[in-house]
Amino acid sequence: MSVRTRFAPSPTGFLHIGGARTALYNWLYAKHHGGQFILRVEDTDAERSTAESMQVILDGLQWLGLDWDEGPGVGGDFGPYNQSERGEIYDRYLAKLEAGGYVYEDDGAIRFRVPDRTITVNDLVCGEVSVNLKEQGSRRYNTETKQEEEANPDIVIKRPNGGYIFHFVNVVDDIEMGITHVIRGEDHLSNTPKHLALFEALGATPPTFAHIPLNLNPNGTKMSKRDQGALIHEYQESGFLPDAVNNYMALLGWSAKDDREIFSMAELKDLFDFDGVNNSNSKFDYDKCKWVNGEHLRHLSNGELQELAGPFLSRSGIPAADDRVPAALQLTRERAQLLSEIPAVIATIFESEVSYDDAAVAKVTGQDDIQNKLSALTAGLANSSGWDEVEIKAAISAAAEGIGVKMGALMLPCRVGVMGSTSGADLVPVLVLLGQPEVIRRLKGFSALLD
RNA sequence: GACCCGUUCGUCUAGCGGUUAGGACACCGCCCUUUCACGGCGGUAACACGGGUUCAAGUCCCGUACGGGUCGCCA
Repeated sequence: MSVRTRFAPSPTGFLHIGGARTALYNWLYAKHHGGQFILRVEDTDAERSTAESMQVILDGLQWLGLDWDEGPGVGGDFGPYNQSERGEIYDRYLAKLEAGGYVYEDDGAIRFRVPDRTITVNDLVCGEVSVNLKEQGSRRYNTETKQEEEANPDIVIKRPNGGYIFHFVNVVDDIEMGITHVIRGEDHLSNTPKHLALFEALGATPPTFAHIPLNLNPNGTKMSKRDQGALIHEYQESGFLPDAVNNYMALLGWSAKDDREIFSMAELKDLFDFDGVNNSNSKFDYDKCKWVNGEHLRHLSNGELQELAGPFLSRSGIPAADDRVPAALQLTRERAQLLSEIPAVIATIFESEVSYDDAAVAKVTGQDDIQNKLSALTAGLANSSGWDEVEIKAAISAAAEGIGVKMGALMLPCRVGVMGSTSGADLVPVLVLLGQPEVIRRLKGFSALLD
């Protein structure tokens, strides 16, 4: 039987890292085994579900490249894929429970009678977990009063208003859609015995369960929308690459068990399995996520880099059509971790006036004989017959020799004079791109500034 | 509070009875170098605690502590 996994988001907010990571593991597992990944929308709560939220989630999954074989927009043999449209199916399954005497009415709602015995979940990640629902459910913790109260252990599966409830529809759809592996966050582990009881009452063989550890924020508490790195659409805006985000998410709870950490999606698909999934929660580390992105950035082809950096360049006023852009981008590869950091590295090439960094200027001003160095440099470059990297280096070297200093002594003044900063792209290639007249103009301007 | 799950450097992790406890991010130092990066080399840094089992325990068992989760007519 072919593996069928599903991601079942509830469209009540953004796509956050935890959900995306769950989707990724489902996707990877299905693809690894040549199976199908299904997207199902759990929108039974009409009050909280919104179309906007659904769109954000769909966009996020699409951006990550986690394409679904069945679900919204692509259809499939087991639709509809929105639970809000599956009422008839649920009615049919409810009738089964009624026929079996498993349910009863309570104040207009329908409750499922939980069995009074130990139910054992056999989980791919957590192992065997046993619980007695009757015992567990017969007391409820009141968060207001901090007291335990008597409670009805039987679970509500249908509201008085006719709407069905998560536990029931989740199980029915997993049966109906032929889901073979339920991969979800560990927050659902405690719900699983309920689901198992439902599968049994419906006469269905339950799928295999895998409850993956949760991703927490750096404080060790639940990720909230406000935590850095929590929302997928923000990764896109910050200049992350989809595959880098996937790579990092995969690493949060899974390991290839060798020392590799940078993987393409194809490699991930190839390597992912549950023996590599660990069972303790992890804390999100934004720095490492950025590092992973930097690694992916460096592996990009020239064409990919240009295409992906384009929006970020134009956003910061660098004309994408400028024919110096492709060459300039090559200078940014090792100096940026995020696409959004790229413009700053090369911005000076495209600006008509140099914006001088005070600290950088101070560093140069403090040097001995700075005006002499600058004029030698300027003259040397002005007299250079050609303007490629070799000739420029030769010109600077000769200028240095002329005034009895080492070439290195002229490089920093040159960099600050031309680029305004001590950091940024490689100096000589920048001089090439800027052109001889502009370089001379900037150096003269800098010399005047220092006077 | 009850129940469930977990606990290796600050963080992500490898380890599946015998290891100088390995790697990565971050941090520090050195090298390379025209700056900044990249890269290279090196460093600081971990088995939560207490009992067992065993010739031998980070690895197995039991407690404790701590963390997380669940306890909705939310999903």
